[in-house]
Amino acid sequence: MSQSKLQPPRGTRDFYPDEYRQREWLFDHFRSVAHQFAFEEVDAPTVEHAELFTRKAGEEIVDQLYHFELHDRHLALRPEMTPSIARMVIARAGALRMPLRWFTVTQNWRYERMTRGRKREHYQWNMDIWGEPSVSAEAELIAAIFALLDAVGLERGDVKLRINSRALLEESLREGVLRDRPEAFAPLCVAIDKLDKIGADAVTRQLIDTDGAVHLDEAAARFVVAMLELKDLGEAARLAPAGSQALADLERLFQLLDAYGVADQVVFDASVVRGLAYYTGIVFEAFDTGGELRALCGGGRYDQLAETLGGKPVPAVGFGFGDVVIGELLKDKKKLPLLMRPVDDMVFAFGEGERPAAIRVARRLREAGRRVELTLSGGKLKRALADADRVGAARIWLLGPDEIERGVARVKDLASGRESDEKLEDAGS
RNA sequence: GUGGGCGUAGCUCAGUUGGUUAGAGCACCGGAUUGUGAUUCCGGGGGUCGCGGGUUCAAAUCCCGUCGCCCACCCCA
Repeated sequence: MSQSKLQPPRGTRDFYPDEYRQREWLFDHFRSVAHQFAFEEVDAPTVEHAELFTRKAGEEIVDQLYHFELHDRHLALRPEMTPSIARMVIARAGALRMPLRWFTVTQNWRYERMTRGRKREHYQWNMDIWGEPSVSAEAELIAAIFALLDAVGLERGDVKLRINSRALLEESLREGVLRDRPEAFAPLCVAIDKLDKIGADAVTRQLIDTDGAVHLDEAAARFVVAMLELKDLGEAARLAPAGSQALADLERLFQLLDAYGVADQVVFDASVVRGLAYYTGIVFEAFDTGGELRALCGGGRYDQLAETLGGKPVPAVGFGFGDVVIGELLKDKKKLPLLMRPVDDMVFAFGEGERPAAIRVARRLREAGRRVELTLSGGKLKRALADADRVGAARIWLLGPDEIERGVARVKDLASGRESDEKLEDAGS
């Protein structure tokens, strides 16, 4: 028992310095890309009213929710960021200038069974655009995803993004089964989401099943499954209803992505529907081309979420991008850097008599913006040099009785090995 | 949840049909003459062999249980 308490709970992670630096390296790229696209960072509480998540999501996600009752409040750790963002947007909808470009880098929680790339506690980069109905928003977000993949050093072709439109499917069914029962669309998406797992025949049977929530007739079910197997926008165009807005949106999106220079890395894939209930339009997921891992990120348009949560309707698009799967992919591709503790200057006093002078040198250097390690007790010069070498410091400042007497420090440039005397009061200038 | 594999030093692992004080590499610490980095050489510390029970004269090794990790499936996104 005491043994197990030394380990973090299942599915959570400790971040030792090496791993923490890698995490921050990734987060820096998240933030830097978001800033390139002129997005603003926001945050919200880690703990929310459980109701914020249970309302829309249904029972499975309730089971995955870290939740608890405290003083008659039912609270939950956020499993994803979108509901919190929606809450913030709704609360100030009248005062916000649309379209909003917001991003977050947050810790999220889901009590799920663990597999490679899936943990119970993970970090997620989220980018959302609120108040923009056109697919120019989707294009901008997808471009940001590729900008991130480039920034972390992945090659073109390492990752493919698959795009579909829930609206396209919905339109095609509007004149049929969905005319009388529009509520059947959500369970229909849930059923077809399983295509990869259980195959086309099994999905068809589920769609026909008269005890199920969908129960299409056989012709309609075959039509749906046929649509899912389309891998080509041209074929989809032939099956879509005349004058389809969803098809026009998809075509426009691919045009825009071409202008962003990422057209070769995106494909239309009618089987992508995403699991979350609130998506209404374009949906997309990025995968490693090798097919080894789970989705790197996913997102889509959720124009009705604000309304569902009790606000005025605001169109919105967003994606979530987790830290775990990209971490696995970077590891596989050997692109995860091994980062050193950052030190610019080391300051070494030979004896305690020189310490006050060493402290003053360190102060001056720190005030000049340099990252300075001051050796804390005597120690050996050899060890200080080895440490300075290991962390890649540029210089080491040596202060002994002789130097103090002359009012200088012996400064060694660690790359060249050259040494010179610097006046103590010139340190940092 | 089901099935399989694996838990030995900080890390990666070896350890014979059960047999004396459980090993290697890397890492860490010290030394190779006073205050100079790498390599090399020499030396050193560090292990309740995941945990608990059982079999046995004797268990890292065999058996049972348990916890943890990995893989596959199931489930889910």
